[in-house]
Amino acid sequence: MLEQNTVLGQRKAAIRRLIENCLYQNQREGKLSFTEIADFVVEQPREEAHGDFAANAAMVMAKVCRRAPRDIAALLKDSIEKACAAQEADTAEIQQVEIAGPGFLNFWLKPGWLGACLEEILAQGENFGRSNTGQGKKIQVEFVSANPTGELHMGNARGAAIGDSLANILNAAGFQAEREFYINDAGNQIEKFGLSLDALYQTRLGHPVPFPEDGYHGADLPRLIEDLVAREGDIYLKLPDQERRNLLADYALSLKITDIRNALRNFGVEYDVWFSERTLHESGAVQGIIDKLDQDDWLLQQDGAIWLDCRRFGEEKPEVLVRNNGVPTYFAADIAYHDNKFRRGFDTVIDIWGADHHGHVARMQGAMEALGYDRQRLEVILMQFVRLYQGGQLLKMSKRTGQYVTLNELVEEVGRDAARFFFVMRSADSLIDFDMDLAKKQSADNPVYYAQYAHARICSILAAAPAGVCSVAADCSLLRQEGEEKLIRKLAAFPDEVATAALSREPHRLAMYILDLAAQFHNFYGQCHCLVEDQALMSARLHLIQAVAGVIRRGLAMLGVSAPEKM
RNA sequence: GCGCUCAUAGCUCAGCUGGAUAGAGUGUUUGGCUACGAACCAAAAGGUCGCAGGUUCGAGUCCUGCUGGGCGCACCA
Repeated sequence: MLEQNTVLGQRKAAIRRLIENCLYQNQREGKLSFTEIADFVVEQPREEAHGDFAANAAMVMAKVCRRAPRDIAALLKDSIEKACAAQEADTAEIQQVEIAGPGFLNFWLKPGWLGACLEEILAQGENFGRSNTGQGKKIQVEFVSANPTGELHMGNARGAAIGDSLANILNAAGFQAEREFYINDAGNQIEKFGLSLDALYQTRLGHPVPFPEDGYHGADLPRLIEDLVAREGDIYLKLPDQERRNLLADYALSLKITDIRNALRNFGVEYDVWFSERTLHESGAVQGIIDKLDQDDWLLQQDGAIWLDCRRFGEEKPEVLVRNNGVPTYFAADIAYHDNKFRRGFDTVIDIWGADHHGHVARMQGAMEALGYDRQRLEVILMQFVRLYQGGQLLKMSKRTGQYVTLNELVEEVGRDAARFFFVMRSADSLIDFDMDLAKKQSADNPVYYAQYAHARICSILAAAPAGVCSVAADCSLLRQEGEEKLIRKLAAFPDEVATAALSREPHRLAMYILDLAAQFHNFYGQCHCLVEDQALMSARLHLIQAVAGVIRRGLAMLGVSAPEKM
């Protein structure tokens, strides 16, 4: 990845330019021979003994130049030192260069550069953490999109935490991200839903009807019917069966969608768009997509059904788009839906799906290719399952059996902050075992409190500080203790961490970063006292911790987690 | 059977897309509140990165095979 336009990124970029110039110069002087500079990395080494920044340029150039890495490093070191002595561009902050290990170039910057970083950070204020990495590209994140026939469960909670945080992170990194919920309000499921409701309705009114075999057993449906009967009695009984089912389904759907919206809102998630599958059928978009695919000769007729020939984009077998009864499949609607997304101008579309849908990924991307889109523009984040345990026993999670822990229960039992952090701190591809009893007992151990505690601690120090100290600029170059420098380094990495999390679509990186920063702060707290006699030093330290608090607060906010001033 | 995915400390997990001596939390052991919040800090101990090959200056990370867990392979969504 190339350097971002950030506090650290600018410094890395300067070192990169310097190295590139030195490479070319050696080429001109005939000391090195290459046609192209290989892609090398400028990074902050893990070990501080390896300097402030390190570059592997000599190693990656070894092959191209047909020279030993350390020979190249020696040439580069020499050129860099000459450039520094001549005060050429990009050398202003460089103090020293060393060759280390297999051929790393380790750079030490002049003392005080970290203070300068902190001053830049403070100057950026609330904007620190943001970057232009995304260059304003439009990205859509579609997540949860649970069937509106049931309640939201733990898997949905995980998707919500990841999707919402990802959208926040993308926005902070300079993308224009939109959140979308796809409402599956059409098709087979809804038919069954109507049948289930109708059975409950008629039975409640004294006309026992057997409950459909694969109907919905959600505990909330009888209550919903009870409300309807209490309000409107038996007026729907007289209607034709199909019409009554549709009415009951529509009635229940609108209530359930409201419930879902409220549950997600309660979890800190607000969508930009709620997109109805039904509109795709009613507008003719589904038929339109089938016609287009037919025109471009992607379709097959067999057994009275219409198939998409997925073999042409590398899949094993064709897939049905229109059943032999004339009803389009979910796949057909989904193709039309994604076509619609791209028509709305998104550069990239990210879907967050459960791991059970992985077989659908390549087909869907292939279908986009068939429509003439670059398949890379559809990205799918596959989330592994949340397995539900109770007292050490695995529970079977299913909407149909009605046995699950709902999102609302989760928020109620462990709290929104703990719940969101619990999900967003793990990478999407780890399988999670969740035990509600354990979660309740252990919610106080949730790492989120570690970060929140650091924030609250800072707030109380700032509250105890003499008035006005933070409103005048401080001399941050006074911060030269180990704990202070480490803290500034960590702080400075924030925008790059956000950018990396955005580009890799991995919000858990940000959670890890915040915990690291909090740890670094707690360590600093043990080493350095803020409210000291020396006014200049006190001011510098207060500015430092103020910046830390800001980063923790904004970082947590991206994860949908609050940063209380007291706990 | 075919495919996707995961395997890292006793347990739960990171590991910056191939870099230098693999890191946190938790648990165990030990030390630290008469200074800004002990929901904290410091230290010790804990590893054949599932196994076997391969690619190269260099592999937890990439490729192949194997073992084991999860999930798919519908005219369901």
